[in-house]
Amino acid sequence: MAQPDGGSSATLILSNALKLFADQGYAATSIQQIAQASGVSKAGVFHHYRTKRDLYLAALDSAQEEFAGELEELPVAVEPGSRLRILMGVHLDYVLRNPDVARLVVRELLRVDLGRDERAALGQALGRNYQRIARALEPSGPFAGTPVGRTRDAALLLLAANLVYLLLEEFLDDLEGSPGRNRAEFVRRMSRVIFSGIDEEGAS
Amino acid sequence: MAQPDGGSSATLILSNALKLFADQGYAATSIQQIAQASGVSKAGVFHHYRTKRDLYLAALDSAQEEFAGELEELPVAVEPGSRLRILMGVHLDYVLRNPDVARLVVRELLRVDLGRDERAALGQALGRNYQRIARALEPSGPFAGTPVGRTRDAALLLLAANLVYLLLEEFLDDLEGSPGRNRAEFVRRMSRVIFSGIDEEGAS
DNA sequence: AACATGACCGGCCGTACGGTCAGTATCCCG
DNA sequence: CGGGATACTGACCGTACGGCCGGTCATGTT
Repeated sequence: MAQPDGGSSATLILSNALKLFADQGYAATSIQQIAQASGVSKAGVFHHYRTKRDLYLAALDSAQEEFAGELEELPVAVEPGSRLRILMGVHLDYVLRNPDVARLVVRELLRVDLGRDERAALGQALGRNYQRIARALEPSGPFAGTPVGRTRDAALLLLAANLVYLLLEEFLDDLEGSPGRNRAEFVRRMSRVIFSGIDEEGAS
Repeated sequence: MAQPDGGSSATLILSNALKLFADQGYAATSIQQIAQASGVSKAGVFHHYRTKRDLYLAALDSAQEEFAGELEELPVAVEPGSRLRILMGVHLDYVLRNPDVARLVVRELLRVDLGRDERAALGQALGRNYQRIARALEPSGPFAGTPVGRTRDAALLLLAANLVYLLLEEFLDDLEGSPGRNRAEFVRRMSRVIFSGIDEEGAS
């Protein structure tokens, strides 16, 4: 039952499916590919997952679970500007460490034929993440002077910026005047604008 | 040669292909569907476009051309904060008026098997749009006090926020504390944060 | 009238897909 | 040492796909 490489066949298949679905999309990914990547036959995949759709949904589930962890150890309260920057950096690192998950979610968001249930599940997963970030940003101290809505907006912008980084990573260096694909620099500049805006002459 | 509905068969096929590719992705869209939507037979589609890939590339081309227009009539110089807001609103309206185009671009960004040429073309198209917005935001007057890099960052955030709106539109109302899917409200709140940041107690 | 061209169709082909099934090897529990 | 469950395979099936081909019809030219 135990594989030499990471986990049982079932979980191996699941993680390979996740990656392939994220890279190529549902329709473009064949069971054959998943089987081959996992070192089993096509029928072997169907032994663990009844249909392709089942496998996809399982991969989606595992992705959403994975989206949870590790944001919990928040940066302890520091100077508010740094706090935003650190949080943004932590989130971006997480996203880039699990790019498959994020890309699969984006693929789901692009779909136009979502069923009621799928849509609801997706909405909840999104909500959880958004709330997690928003709360981590909230005036548990520092931002006390700021209305709550404003920090929610900042959370949305944080997510948006990091999503753009994920999507545009390989193009950022070619965008004239952009922060480039240096992660720290990107986070530094974006978080600074979100925190301070652009309407002021600030020191470097 | 002239169809009753918009344009020749070829352009009809092209626009239907664009929509279907954007909605379902390349692999999930069949020539059959495109043909049916366009009121011709499958062979008719192949008469105008040699292969499915050709049709796809043609659709992509037309999309990128379409991404150009209309941002040209910029809002004339007004109070800087409003300028950012207006520009953001114009851009969001444009994106939502041509959602297929934007979604196709996102789909391209998700692809992992881009060829050199395709990648270069995509990068250029992205660059053009980014520069267009960045320049529209630039200190042709109002933002004179702000370093150029900062306005570029603002342009990136503007794009990011609008992209998120496109992707999350139907979920925004369920995100507690978010601006919701009211477009004007979304633009108002996001542009305010980009312009002023969150680190200050502002009036409503 | 003769001909050429381009738009378009029905029907066909080979392939690759999702999924099934009967069978085999391996292991665990009595 | 059985015997049932589980993990898996190779061969197979029906279907839908991209693409091709021969032909038809309308139009324009000489």
